[in-house]
Amino acid sequence: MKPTESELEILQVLWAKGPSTVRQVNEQLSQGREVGYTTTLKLMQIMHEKGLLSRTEEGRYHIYQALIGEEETQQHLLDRFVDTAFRGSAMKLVMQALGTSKATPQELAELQRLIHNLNPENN
Amino acid sequence: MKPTESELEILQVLWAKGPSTVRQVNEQLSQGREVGYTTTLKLMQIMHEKGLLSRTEEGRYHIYQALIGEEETQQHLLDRFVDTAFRGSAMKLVMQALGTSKATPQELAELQRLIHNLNPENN
DNA sequence: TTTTTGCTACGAAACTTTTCGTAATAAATG
DNA sequence: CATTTATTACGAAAAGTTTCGTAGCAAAAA
Repeated sequence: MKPTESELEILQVLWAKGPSTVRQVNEQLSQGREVGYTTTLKLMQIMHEKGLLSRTEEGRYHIYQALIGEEETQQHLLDRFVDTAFRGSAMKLVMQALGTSKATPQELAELQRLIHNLNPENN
Repeated sequence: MKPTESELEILQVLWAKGPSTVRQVNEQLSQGREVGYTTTLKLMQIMHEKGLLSRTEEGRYHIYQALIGEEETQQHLLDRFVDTAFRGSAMKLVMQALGTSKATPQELAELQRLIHNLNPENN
């Protein structure tokens, strides 16, 4: 439930592409950096042992699938991150994240609505 | 410039309390979890070697001080975190962070202003 | 059938991070 | 002065993470 950085990379691929073989995942990862096939294989095997991935045999292949959800995992990592990097202040994190983000007007408007609804004075 | 998790804990103490001895830092850390004095000492020595901390001898003590700024480091960690955990989407991170934060109406109002100013249509 | 190809299994090495035991030293105490 | 106490220095062990070489095996190709 607390994936390492490499494990997270693999989860990202599986979340984006859905159930995949080791080769498919490895090819995605190879786009960004050099990484051996057996390295990816080993990691995915370990993740399977840990219960992070499920595995079904499809003929000669193994198809892997993420067993933990993207949002759920992100929330968990985010909570941790706010604690360790921002001493628990989510507001500080939000402000800094907004400061450097290139958000579209649409996204900003959406945020405004969200914040409006969060404020109990408006309900 | 890329502190580990333990190093970050130490930085947090130094940012919050200012220049401190190993003992002072260790006592702070011990509030949260059990950690040996020599463990903290070793880490701070390593951080000094890496250039993360400065050290001045004050009589028999060594006074350590953070050499990297809090905001600067947070920004750096945040950028990394957005990439690895949120595939680069700062907006997604902000939304999720807001969802679970217990922000005060004052903070929310402040955010509204910030967002308002970010929107180029309003300038 | 023989050879080649592609996938999985396994184990170990390399590297990073964290923890701690021991010793040396200097200050404070008796 | 002798003893206790508090600090730093050093090195190595422990633990966690990442990488990869080699072997075995089954399917596909020749």
